[in-house]
Amino acid sequence: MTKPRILLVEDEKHIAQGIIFNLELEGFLITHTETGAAAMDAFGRQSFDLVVLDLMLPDSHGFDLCREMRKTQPQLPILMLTALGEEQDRVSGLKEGADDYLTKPFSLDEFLLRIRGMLRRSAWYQPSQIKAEDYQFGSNLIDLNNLTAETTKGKIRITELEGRMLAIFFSNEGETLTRATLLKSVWGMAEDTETRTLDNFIVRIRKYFEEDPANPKHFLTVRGRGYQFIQNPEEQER
Amino acid sequence: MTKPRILLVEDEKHIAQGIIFNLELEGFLITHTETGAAAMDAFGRQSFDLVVLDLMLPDSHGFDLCREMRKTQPQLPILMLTALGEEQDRVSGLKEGADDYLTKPFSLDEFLLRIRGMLRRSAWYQPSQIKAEDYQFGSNLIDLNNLTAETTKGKIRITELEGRMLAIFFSNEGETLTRATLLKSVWGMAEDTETRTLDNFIVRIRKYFEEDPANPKHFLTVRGRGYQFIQNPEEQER
DNA sequence: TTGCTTTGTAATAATTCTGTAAAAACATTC
DNA sequence: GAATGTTTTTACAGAATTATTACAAAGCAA
Repeated sequence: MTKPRILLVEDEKHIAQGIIFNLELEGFLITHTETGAAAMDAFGRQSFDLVVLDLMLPDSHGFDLCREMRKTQPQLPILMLTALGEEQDRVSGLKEGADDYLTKPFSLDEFLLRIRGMLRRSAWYQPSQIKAEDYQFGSNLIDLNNLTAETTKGKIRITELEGRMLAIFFSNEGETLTRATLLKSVWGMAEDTETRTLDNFIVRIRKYFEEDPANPKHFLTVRGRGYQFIQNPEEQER
Repeated sequence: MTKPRILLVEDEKHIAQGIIFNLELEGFLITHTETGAAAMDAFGRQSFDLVVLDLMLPDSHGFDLCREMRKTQPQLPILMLTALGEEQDRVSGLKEGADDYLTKPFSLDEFLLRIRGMLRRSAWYQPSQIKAEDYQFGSNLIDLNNLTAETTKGKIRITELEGRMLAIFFSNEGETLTRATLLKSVWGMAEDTETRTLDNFIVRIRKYFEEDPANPKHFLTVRGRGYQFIQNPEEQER
């Protein structure tokens, strides 16, 4: 088994030091950044198994990072560090998508225990109980909770990974997602892999949902960059 | 909405006092016992929405209580209080079925936050505690109180666990329930166990209630996610 | 147009999940 | 403590999904 990779976003140097030291001792691979910007950079570059996120950062608020990361990796475990007494923050934090939080100062024991717990839980395939609403585009209606969809061809069932991929597209409507991003988001794994798997999924999704799969209106190829999902192609015409 | 009822099992009087005071302030109804025996007594007598359980009790160990309570109410949220440093206890605690734990000494804020969180979460998968009278679907009529059912094969008797499972399905009609959720709500077990038990129950239930168990109409498999109960399958066909 | 790169597609292989039965383990009752 | 009923474990087959491979087609640049 490979070492779990953890992204630590924390600007207080001495705290970071302590955490890093102990996490490495536990056999984790740590990437440490002190600012939100650096964190997002690292986040885009590598893939992680877990994120430890301090709320108070010099250049940005942890919430924003959290939300941003969730967009492409909804299932990634995020542990938030909050200051004592900022209860409001913690509540909102959980709302924003943190999986757990810890109040500073915390005991190291406590911290490690939570990290391990989160990794364990996410490991055994947490079929992300996405609390997604139904999503509609063209003449399709997709239910990501039940993995079903109404299409012009009738009611169909989609698979787990197809669903995950759709979820990513839906929450990034209009944006071009690179292959790397998609691989990371949907497959959670190394982004450098050369594979046709992705394309095959796109093909299948087009078959399901496009009127004319050869001339997609919703799932567009952006050559050299990746793919893009458009909910309402109307106003794009010609 | 009625006040949530909480069972507090804690023998250190001053701690108990503080907790009681604050929980009542929050609008909870507290029942307090100092021993394991008294706790089980109260537990048998009333029903609670949540249990706060100290591990070190004069007459018994919290684990035993936890296990005992789980037997009859697998879905009941249990918050364990452990002494600082007893990491092993905490790990085992989660194994025994505690939903969360808190290390003494803890801040009150922290404590309240967790209580509220647990109650909120538990509301999710026990949508209606109502063990409905009779439930009807297809040509079956199930009586969950008496654990009997009328089927095309005549009157049959179902078991406790089968009944519990059916209850979960019935109160979540149309939703896909993950294996994890089912395990947790029916068996109360840690949601990371791998077992075929669940499948066997499904098989049995299909045998009881499906016209053609090999092509279920009501108890559907959602591959990669779990199972889904459909009361009226009419317009699904294709 | 040619040559190079990226994307689309199908066929096939590999992997993962589910269904099922049978045996083992527990629990209850008499 | 044997008999009975229930639940869990084990083992494996079959199904469904996902990954790989190989190559065709399309886009792009010179």
